[in-house]
Amino acid sequence: MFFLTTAIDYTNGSPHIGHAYEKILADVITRYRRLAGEEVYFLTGVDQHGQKVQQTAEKEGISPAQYVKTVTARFSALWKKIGVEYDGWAETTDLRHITCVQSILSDLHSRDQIYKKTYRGFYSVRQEQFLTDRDRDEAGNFGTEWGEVTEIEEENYYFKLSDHTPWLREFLQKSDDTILPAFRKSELINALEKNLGVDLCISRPKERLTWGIELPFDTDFVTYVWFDALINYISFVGYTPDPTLPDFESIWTDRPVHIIGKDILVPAHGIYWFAMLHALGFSDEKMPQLLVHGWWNRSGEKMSKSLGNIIDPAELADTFGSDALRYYLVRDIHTGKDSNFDAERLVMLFNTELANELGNLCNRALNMSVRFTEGVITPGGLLTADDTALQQSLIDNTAAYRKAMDNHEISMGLEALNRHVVHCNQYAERMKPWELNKNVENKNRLATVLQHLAESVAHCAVLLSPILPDAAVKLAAQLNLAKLTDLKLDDLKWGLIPNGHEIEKPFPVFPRIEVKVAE
RNA sequence: CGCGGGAUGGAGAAGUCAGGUAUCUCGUCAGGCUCAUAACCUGAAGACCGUAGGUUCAAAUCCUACUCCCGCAACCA
Repeated sequence: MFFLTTAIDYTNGSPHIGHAYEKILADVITRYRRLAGEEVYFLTGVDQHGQKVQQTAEKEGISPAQYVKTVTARFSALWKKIGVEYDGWAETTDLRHITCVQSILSDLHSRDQIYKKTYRGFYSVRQEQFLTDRDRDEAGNFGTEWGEVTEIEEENYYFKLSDHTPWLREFLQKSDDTILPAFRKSELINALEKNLGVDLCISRPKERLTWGIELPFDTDFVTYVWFDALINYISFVGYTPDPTLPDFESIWTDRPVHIIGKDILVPAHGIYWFAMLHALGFSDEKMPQLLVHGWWNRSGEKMSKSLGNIIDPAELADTFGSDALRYYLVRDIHTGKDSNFDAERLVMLFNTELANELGNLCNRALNMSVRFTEGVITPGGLLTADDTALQQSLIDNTAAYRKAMDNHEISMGLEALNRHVVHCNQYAERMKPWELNKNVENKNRLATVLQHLAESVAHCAVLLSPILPDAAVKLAAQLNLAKLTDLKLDDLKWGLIPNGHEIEKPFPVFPRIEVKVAE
């Protein structure tokens, strides 16, 4: 089983383009692996607990539960709108999750992996948080934004992270495929070196935070962030067995892939989560791989609420369509790196690669078949060098596509697909089927050329299906081959269209976007 | 000496780990085609690959130094 997860989104605001990117990436990878014949389980969801949610809910005068429900609905509505289809949905207020978290906490507590300790530090009453040296200004004082700052003592529970960091360091150093892309690994190892002897605070006293999961062994505390959110990756696939959840052993068969943003690699996933799994007894062979993606920036700057340059993905989907948005978000970024969000490029890429190249290829090819051969596809006569070159291009580019997609490099997979489309357009230009049609003697040759184009469209529809499933269905419908979308990658051999098959009159699958981009 | 990422034709990127004629998309210019979504195809101009050194027969790629940009508190993928 290929088990894929995303980070769970914090329900303290509306979804933005980064949330959408991560989920689309996961959705595309899920669909691709299924196309490759693998069994896949895709889990995503929302992180609903914590101080920020509690504060925002109070500000709005509603209960945290009510607030979280509203925000969660916005997320799930967006996933529906942009075609993100998951098998499991994680909400951290779910009773099944709470049960699992508490059972893990009890277990670790009973094995002395969790202990109580007094912490002394500077506390901001206004912000309701402890301050660190990082919060000091240049003069070494805490600024007025913190309000009254007092030094207080507080008891809390700690996880013995330090028991596991030596193992983790060794594990990461010898593993080349745990952190993807590889260039993120050094950052993680550096951070680890600095934290070798440090343990992790995992609780908050209830006077400060009530919106969380109660510690089973001390009801004056709730658990804070890590032992809540991260555990979703196992709680929602039945780590604590539950009839309404999948069987854990059949989901977590080897190494799952967690798709996360670069901000939560260090320390959350790269250190805490691995250490937690190790404490729970997961072997090296069962440790997750982290696929770390970059950011969508705005003119080279980070997108943030404070800069006011947030982009609403739902709005984009309404304006340009879900296809254009999905295509752009996996096409114009290299997995792991940052990219600049640019609505003009979104329109440009849709119009050139989908409308002009692939869409138009489909349209011109099928239209000629309808007009010149009554829509009937037949292999025609002997193959020429041009025909075999086209078939070879399909083989080569399908291989390149698979290689790129296996490495989660969606943009390069699409490049390979486009290379074949361009090859087909060049082929059409050289073969000139519209000329061949002028003389009946060329009937066989004409049939061969049109068959090569139609066959190519069929292959392209399948290859495109992980990225744009709806469009793939439309392409298959035009070919009058609905079962095309049930094929697996290994079925992609020359001859998908049976001899004598009749196709439909085409219509543009990707109508050009003529919207003027505001700004 | 904090950590990491980046600097490649007008714009955006790939290529850098495993050195060997500089790649792709958009844009610009000139031509062609007419089956097609004013789509498609061909050709051209345009980059001494951030700077300065070094290694090498050969450097965007390896080494050294430097300059500039972006992240690393919060919102947050």
